[in-house]
Amino acid sequence: MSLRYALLAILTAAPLTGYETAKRFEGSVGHVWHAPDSQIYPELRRMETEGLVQGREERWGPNSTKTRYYITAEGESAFRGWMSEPLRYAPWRDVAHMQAAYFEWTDPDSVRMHLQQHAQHYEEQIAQWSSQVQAIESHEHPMIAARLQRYPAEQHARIVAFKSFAYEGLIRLAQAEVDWANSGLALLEELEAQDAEGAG
Amino acid sequence: MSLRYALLAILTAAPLTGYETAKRFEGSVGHVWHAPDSQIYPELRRMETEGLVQGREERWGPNSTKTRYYITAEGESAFRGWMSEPLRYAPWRDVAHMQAAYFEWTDPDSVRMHLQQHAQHYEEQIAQWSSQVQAIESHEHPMIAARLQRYPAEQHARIVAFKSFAYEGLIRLAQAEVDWANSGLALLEELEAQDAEGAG
DNA sequence: TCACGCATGTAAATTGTTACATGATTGG
DNA sequence: CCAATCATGTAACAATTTACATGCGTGA
Repeated sequence: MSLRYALLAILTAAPLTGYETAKRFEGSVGHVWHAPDSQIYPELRRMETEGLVQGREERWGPNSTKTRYYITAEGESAFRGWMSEPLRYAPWRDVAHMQAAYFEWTDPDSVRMHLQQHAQHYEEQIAQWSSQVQAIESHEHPMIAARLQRYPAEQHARIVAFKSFAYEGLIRLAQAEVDWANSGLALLEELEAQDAEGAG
Repeated sequence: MSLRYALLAILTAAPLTGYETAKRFEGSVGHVWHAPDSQIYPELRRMETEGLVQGREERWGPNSTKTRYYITAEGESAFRGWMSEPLRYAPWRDVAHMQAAYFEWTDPDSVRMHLQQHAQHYEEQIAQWSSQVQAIESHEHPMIAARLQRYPAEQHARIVAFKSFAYEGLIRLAQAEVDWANSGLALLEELEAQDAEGAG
């Protein structure tokens, strides 16, 4: 169900074709929510039958058309409704931490590899999200630029502030993951030192 | 696929019936991984047909039996194989942060409510996970007690260390969520102060 | 004309959620 | 004997992933 609201969210900034939408889900919005095109096209059509968006045919070259989807008043109100409702927190599901709980089942080198990979993965995320924050705050971000054009100037500050805030939260999480992985590497060394002591 | 490895993981500590397994997924393991019984019973049977576990009928009262599942050598080796392989990191999907990015679509009171709820939710998680860490380190945790009995004393330190470590990672994440929510409440006050200034 | 990007899907499989359904055992 | 817990499922639906499939447009 959240895919639907993710779609409504980006369509509040600008009307998009299915293809453009899918691209957004690889790039900017894709940092917060991911969906493959095979899920996006049918969902947009379903949303059209429910009146949340309206698709308008556009010429594309001499022999083709493409469909651009516009959010409707009904769609905006559905989005607003979702925004004001409390979230239901889904039960936790975290493979990396589950796996870490059973690290005694693999050798120290493999544990090290896992933890290094974990740190690296989240460092990359931090880099990506940080560059998003920069692009948002400088208004260079294409979706932000499109959005600011659509909404009155007195709202610009909050629009930018909330988007930055969302990404900063993700950065905090990723940093916690990196710190955790590093503390795990330290723990590993400690355990190996103890083993050496016990053996020697 | 991870459900399967979660099941193998807890069966390395002790053989369990489907019911007991489901209970573990509500309680201790459920803090790291969740699954409803309707998913667990069929999965255990599927795993049996694949030779990863073996179900043995046990008397239960005068007229009934129950099935207790034992991990097989094949199951252990499958688990070990999974443990040594690098993780595939799933694309990010985070409703709370996605919603936060669009907070301008709802009123400040609703934003405050969301952020307070967020902080409260993760504070509860921290409390739960902290008590898990305590129970693990004191060996009072039933699964840990069962596990330590099954494995030689020289492994006890790492078994306990890794389980604590896993939970500590979750606590770090939850703390990052709480901090983020609180920084959001501060941001909200700032924005409201600015609005008041602009209006007055 | 050829490669790359734009555009739009279908199909199958897997995974997860929600609701319903049933009956035995055990302890008070 | 009654409630709580133990035990085991089915069915329907919803969401997601993966793989396959097709064809036009545009610029070099």
